[in-house]
Amino acid sequence: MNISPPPQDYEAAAAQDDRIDLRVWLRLLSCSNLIEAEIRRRLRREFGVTLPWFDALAQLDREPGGLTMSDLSRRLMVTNGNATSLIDRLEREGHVERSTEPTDQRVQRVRLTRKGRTAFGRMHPAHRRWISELLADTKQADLKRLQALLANLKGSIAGALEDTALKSESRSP
Amino acid sequence: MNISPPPQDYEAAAAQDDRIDLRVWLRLLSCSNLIEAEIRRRLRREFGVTLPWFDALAQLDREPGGLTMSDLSRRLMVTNGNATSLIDRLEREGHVERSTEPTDQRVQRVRLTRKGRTAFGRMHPAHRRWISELLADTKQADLKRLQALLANLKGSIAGALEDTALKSESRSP
DNA sequence: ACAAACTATTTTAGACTTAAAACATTGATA
DNA sequence: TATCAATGTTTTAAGTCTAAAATAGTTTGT
Repeated sequence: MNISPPPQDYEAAAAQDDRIDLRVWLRLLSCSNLIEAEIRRRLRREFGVTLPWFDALAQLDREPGGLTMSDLSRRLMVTNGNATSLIDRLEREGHVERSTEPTDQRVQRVRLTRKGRTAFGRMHPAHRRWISELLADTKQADLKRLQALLANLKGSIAGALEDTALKSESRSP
Repeated sequence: MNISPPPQDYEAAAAQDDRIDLRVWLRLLSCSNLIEAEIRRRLRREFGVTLPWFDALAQLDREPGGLTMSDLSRRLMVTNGNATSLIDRLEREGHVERSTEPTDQRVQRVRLTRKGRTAFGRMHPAHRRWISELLADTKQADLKRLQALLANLKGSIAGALEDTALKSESRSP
């Protein structure tokens, strides 16, 4: 029947022969995938929406003034083109509306409609509850440590990415 | 020109009002997405392959005897249908080959061809190097802590998933 | 003022992905 | 042994995603 993605490993075989950084990366990926798949499943089952829809609604919900397409795609960490088609669908469903910025005709401002805000309002508490459930077996102290470590990790990665970006930029000055 | 996904946040605005479990989840997701996007970019640029191709080759490379389609999709954490189309493409390129298991005609065993093994052999060291680069700014001690904490986290999540699976199963005994 | 460079968004082509249904084979059981 | 549930894989439909090219509006240097 093949309803859902297999709840399995991915890193197992890497175990012994690999370096610690690789192992950290694979575990990170596993955790992330496990949670994401379950949230996706529940959003569909309980609310009939996809994960990208929920993500977009969530970003827009906390910006009552709306967001430009570029801002939105940056926050969702997807390409502009992807954001365009996603917002197209959400607009068709009446969850969001687009308006051209008067000061700069290039930019499109996207806002939640009343319908979109209401829909998200129903999903939001459930989503929080699900995350809490999934992380419930992890000790508070461990969560605190993870919170701090992941913040640093994120900063380090961002730094490394900037470095490589600068390096490849300086090839043609 | 819009070459790559925007290297940005996703969690920023969640900051203060949310619970620690939500914040851990969002940071986890950010880290995972940042690394994944960069690896995807480099695989395309340096080797002209997609990330799913690399992942599939990697899983097959460490199983000289091959894997069944189900095993493969479990390891890649994707649906069976997804694995089918992925392997179709890899087979068309000559990187893998399928063979029907004699003992059970339903199962398809997938193996790397020589070409596939060679291709992966070129990518593997580069991939390791990239991961090391991206995590280079994080202290070894922190990586060790993350390794342990993420192992626990993964176990906890898996446990929580099993619980909900069992619960929904027991509705119809 | 005008061309060139730049920015914001959309379009396009193709690959990836999920969920559900369909198909095929196996194994158990009446 | 004929049926039927279970298992492994593929197919299908719709949506998601990326990278690159195209479009359209804005700014800058002269």
